[in-house]
Amino acid sequence: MTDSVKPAARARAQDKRRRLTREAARVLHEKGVERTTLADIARAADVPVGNVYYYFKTKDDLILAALSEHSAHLDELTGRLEQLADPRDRLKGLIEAWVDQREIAALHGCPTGTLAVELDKRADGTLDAEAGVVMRRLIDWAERQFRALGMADPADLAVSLVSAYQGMSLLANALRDPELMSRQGARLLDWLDSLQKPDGSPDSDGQA
Amino acid sequence: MTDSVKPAARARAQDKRRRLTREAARVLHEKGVERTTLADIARAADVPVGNVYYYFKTKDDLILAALSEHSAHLDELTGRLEQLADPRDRLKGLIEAWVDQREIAALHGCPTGTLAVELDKRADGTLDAEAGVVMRRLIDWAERQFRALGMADPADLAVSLVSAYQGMSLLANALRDPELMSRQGARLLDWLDSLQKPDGSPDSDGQA
Amino acid sequence: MTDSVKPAARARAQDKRRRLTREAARVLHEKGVERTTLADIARAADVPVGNVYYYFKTKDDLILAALSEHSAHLDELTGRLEQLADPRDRLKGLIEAWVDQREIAALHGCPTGTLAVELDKRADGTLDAEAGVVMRRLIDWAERQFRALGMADPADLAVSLVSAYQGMSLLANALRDPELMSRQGARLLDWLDSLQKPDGSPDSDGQA
Amino acid sequence: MTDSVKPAARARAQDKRRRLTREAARVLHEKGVERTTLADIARAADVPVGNVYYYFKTKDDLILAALSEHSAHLDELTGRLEQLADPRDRLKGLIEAWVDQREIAALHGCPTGTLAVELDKRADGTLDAEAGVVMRRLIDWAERQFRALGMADPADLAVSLVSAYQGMSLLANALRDPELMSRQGARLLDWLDSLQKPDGSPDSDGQA
DNA sequence: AATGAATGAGCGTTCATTCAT
DNA sequence: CATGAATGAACGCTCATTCAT
Repeated sequence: MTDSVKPAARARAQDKRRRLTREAARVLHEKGVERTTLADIARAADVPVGNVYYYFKTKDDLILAALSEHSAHLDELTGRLEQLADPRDRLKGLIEAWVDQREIAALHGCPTGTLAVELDKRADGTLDAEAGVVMRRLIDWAERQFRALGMADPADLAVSLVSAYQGMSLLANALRDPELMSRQGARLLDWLDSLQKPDGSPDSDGQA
Repeated sequence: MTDSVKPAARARAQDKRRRLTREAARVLHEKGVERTTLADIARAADVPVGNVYYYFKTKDDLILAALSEHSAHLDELTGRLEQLADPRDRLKGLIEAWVDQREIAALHGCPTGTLAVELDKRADGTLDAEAGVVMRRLIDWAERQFRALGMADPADLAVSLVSAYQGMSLLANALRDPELMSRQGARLLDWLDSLQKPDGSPDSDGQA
Repeated sequence: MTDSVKPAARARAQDKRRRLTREAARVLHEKGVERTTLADIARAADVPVGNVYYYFKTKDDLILAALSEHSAHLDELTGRLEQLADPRDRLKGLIEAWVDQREIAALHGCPTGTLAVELDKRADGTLDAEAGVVMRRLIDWAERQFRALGMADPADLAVSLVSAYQGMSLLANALRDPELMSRQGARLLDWLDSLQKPDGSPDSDGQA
Repeated sequence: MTDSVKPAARARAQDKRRRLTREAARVLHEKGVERTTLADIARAADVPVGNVYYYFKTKDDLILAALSEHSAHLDELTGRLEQLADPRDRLKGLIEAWVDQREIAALHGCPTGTLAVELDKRADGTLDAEAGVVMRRLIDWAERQFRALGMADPADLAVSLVSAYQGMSLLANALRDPELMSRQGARLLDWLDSLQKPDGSPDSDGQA
């Protein structure tokens, strides 16, 4: 009786919150921020509309939750890639992960990228820049890999890489062509292989 | 009574249509498709709301008009670039034009690219793919330049180029950093210069 | 064709606006601000809900319109009373007008007074003090009459008079007893008669 | 097992009920009936929302509790005043108590008066007249004092007095001017002093 | 007795589109 | 051709109340 909150109820609640977050991420990606209604998300998560507000005070809160869901996916991916010793292999693994998602990308674009586009159209200063934060984290991770490889201008290289990803996702989506990502992914891998350190010193992993 | 429409009235009507198209292109770019109301466009064009429907039957028609406005801008640009003899110079001119637009891009992204993202989120098969058509035309133009240069895989090169543009526009927008476009533009120019024909035969302009 | 706006349409529109204002004043008085829905007012005015917003941008705008309706009624009353030569007669006329409204007052209280009570409960600084403005105008009018009568402390006397009215309206309403107003009104008339100028000089109308 | 309820639990329960009643009275006075949510009261009383329903079956029950809280305050005040020998002093004490509350009155009006206004707006026959009952009791008490003073029309005098209080509270609130109550309170005291018994017989306290 | 969670009806507001003139 | 006015479906959000434990 030390804990007055019933564990079962709490577990159920956490489950609902999880479901809402996950479905929000999915539906917002598919239908976009503006065309997704709270009822859409509630239905997808099998939660009554009125109850959504117990977990998320506003629609914006749900959007933020969806964004952090994507952010968490990214963390998981980079975390897995860091098990690879060679930073170049990590970057290649990143590109391969992108290409693996080509069907989804052709259907709905990059979740974070399209979210960024939609949120930026808001005149109010609410979530305008939130998606940018997630993108920044990916760029920073890539920069650390390029730096570990001893490349010149690692920051610009990182931007080039992520920029290429956003561009090819957008085009694959606009042209409804998943294989566009396969072809561009292959070119990106070639590009990675072609990159040389400024001097001839051997690569070293700077703990990235 | 053969010609019941007075020329002056027709001229005025054409003027209104022009203004509506131009303002639709501008406002839709700035505020996005879903957050722009017909009243917004009507107000910007100084046309009474009720009157908009005389020129455009639906909001979608206005979106199409905005899209063709962007398409026309693109035609104008490529037309001007084609006055240059060297296809490589044309492509460089394209990149420079992109970089020149960096402030706008950082504020609102690429007009066609962000439109493509928003329109794709529609489940109905109405305008989902329309923005892709405009993009396709740009890619095709670039492909003709690469082909004229005798490059291998001109189609993929063209996609790479446009993809790089869409990516850097999106990132400049998401990160609110116009100079990101300057830096990436410079890298693109270097990349263009580094491209070699497969053999040593001289460039030739394939009527682009 | 000089006037592109159809007069008939404008007349109809003005009519609707008038109806909405009048019904808003009535329904808000009867049901109170918080319990009155826009649908209530729309129904009373026989206007479709969606159309209300063509005339009033928010519910608060309708409340303001109702308030100015009450204010206009007050102006009309005081205007009529000013046709009387003796300021004391004017004040007596005011009291008689109050008593005449006793049935309404017993049912719903003073329109402005109850509005003031409800609006004050708002924490936001929107319409909190708007009803006070109308009340101030009545007090000021009464003060001018007392001053014209050469009374000492005309400002306090005016507050006493209006205060008595608000108090008896509230009690008649709370106790559901219209005759309470008759009895208190009679006492107020006696009180008016008992008031003496500080000196013995004759009354003079200072154009109130 | 005759007494299954532990005394400690009962004490705790009574405490919660007390806190809920007190906070209901306070918050309802400040924010009004319609703008106060159960969650507001629960939070103020530091009681979980769900638990409120154990003590009060409905929101209306809480409103009734708040009303009886105000009624109890009134009893306490009149009880204290009855320790004074002279009924006129008791009435003067009442007025002074009102003036002492001028800051609160200017902020939120008279608790019972504003409650009466709000409850009357209800069309359903639930609590419409409940606040009137509390007011009636105050009027009756005042009437007993006037009668004890041997005044003519003690009932009307009592209504006049309470009416003056309600009126000045409402005006002080609407005009956000606490000092209005000081000035009107002084006038009320003068008025009380000016009142004469119909004949010259001495005052007598009729057990009030 | 206690409480976090659930529920659904209802509200103010927006907006693309249509209509009457 | 032009336009003020009309319309209604839908959305985000609130809240008193109930429920399961």
